[in-house]
Amino acid sequence: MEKLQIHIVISKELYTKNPDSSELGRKIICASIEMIDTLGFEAFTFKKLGARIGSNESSIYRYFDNKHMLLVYLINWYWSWIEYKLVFDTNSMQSADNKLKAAILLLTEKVDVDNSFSYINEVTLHRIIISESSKAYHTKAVDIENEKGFYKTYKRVVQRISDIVLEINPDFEFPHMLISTVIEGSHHQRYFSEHLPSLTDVTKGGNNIVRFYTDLVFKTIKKC
Amino acid sequence: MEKLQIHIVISKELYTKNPDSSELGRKIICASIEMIDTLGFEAFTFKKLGARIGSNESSIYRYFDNKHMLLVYLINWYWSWIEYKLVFDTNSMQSADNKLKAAILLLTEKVDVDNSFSYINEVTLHRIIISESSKAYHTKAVDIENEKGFYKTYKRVVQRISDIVLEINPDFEFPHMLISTVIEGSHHQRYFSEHLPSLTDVTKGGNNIVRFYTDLVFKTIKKC
DNA sequence: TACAATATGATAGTATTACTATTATATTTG
DNA sequence: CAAATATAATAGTAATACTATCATATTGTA
Repeated sequence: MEKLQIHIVISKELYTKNPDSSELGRKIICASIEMIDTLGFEAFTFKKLGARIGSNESSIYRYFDNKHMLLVYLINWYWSWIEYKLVFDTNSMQSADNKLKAAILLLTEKVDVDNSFSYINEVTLHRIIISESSKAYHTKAVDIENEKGFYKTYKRVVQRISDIVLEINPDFEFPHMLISTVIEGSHHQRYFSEHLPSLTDVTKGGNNIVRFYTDLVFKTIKKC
Repeated sequence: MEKLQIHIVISKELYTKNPDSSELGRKIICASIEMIDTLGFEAFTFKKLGARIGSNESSIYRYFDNKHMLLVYLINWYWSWIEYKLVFDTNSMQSADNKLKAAILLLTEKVDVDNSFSYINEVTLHRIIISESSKAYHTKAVDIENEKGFYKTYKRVVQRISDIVLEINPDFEFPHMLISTVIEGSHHQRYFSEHLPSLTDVTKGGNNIVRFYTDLVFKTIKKC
């Protein structure tokens, strides 16, 4: 039986030429994920990427204006993918409590299975999100880029889960703050658990991250 | 009456030549804070800094190997300053609850008074911490740098406040995760409130950040 | 005061980055 | 098969992130 193939569509503002539309474009995405993960975003360049995929630097510039745009593209792909999984996972659920639990699990758990969305390695991409994604919005151009819709998939995921929080407690004042705290927080905790363990309370596997944030969220939104 | 002057001492691993030991060094620190704030860390260079303070690029390299080291220095100065304020503020307090409240306030409030520690503008430095500090540890060299003590003042502050949490509830499993979540979270929320407001729940002034995290912490550590 | 040590400044030079522009050569499509 | 489009190759520019050298101040000490 053929595997169900879902296709994640990225909006046009986020690329110069759609990388999903050609062999070269897909190679750019696939190899850039590998390279940003191993080299780090600062040391990653289009020249090195070109050399790696046996292509020319100038050809890559036809897909993305610069490596920042490529990172923004990857981040949007990631959040679109999370949004898809969120809707899929919570679709059939009745209770808002269960929906929120599933959402927190999705946000905070380690991605360790590559679902093989064709050419994108989600495990590696998740590591990039953890280590590099804050660099995408910690830039002087953030306001202009926000207007252009560079962060909209992230914002959409936060909105969806905030709505679930309000289903549980309509009086809770800070649903967006809570959810963005969980997202950024869990990324930091995963990074710290590998590199700065004294900023966390890790046991092997780091699975207490899910438990910590689940507990924190439900205690925080509970009416007292 | 003369104002009490406290001097923040930064350990030797964090500079090549101590910027606090000369006029030029102090100008480097003072002007770099201004420039990183206005230009952003990426566009900030030693050449521009030299031009600004009427000094030569090569002279600045005698104090710091590169701009990354300068950023690490500023971050350590900030956390040493916070540690000093933390100890000072909570010293006379009896109840652990009050100590924790004071600590959360210190971590999450907006710095809006420049206490004029000589040549360092703490208001501007706080903005840099919010916008740029995660770039200091999101680097491929993080493990080596951690061994060299580049992040120790940050870790020390987290440790101190975690200890207060454990005073209140000795059974709480995740004090370090909780405190580092509050620190990173409040920085993100302040940044989002200015640039990506739909990720927060801001009212004017953004003072609900303090209230949100205070509430979150006390609810999370409470025994149920 | 003189001399030495140290700090700073000026200049030059290198490899790399982050592009832009142009032209040639494939490949696809009508 | 011609036309359109995509990719490759090459060259070039300005800026970055340094390193090295040498000259000139400034300061500290015998």
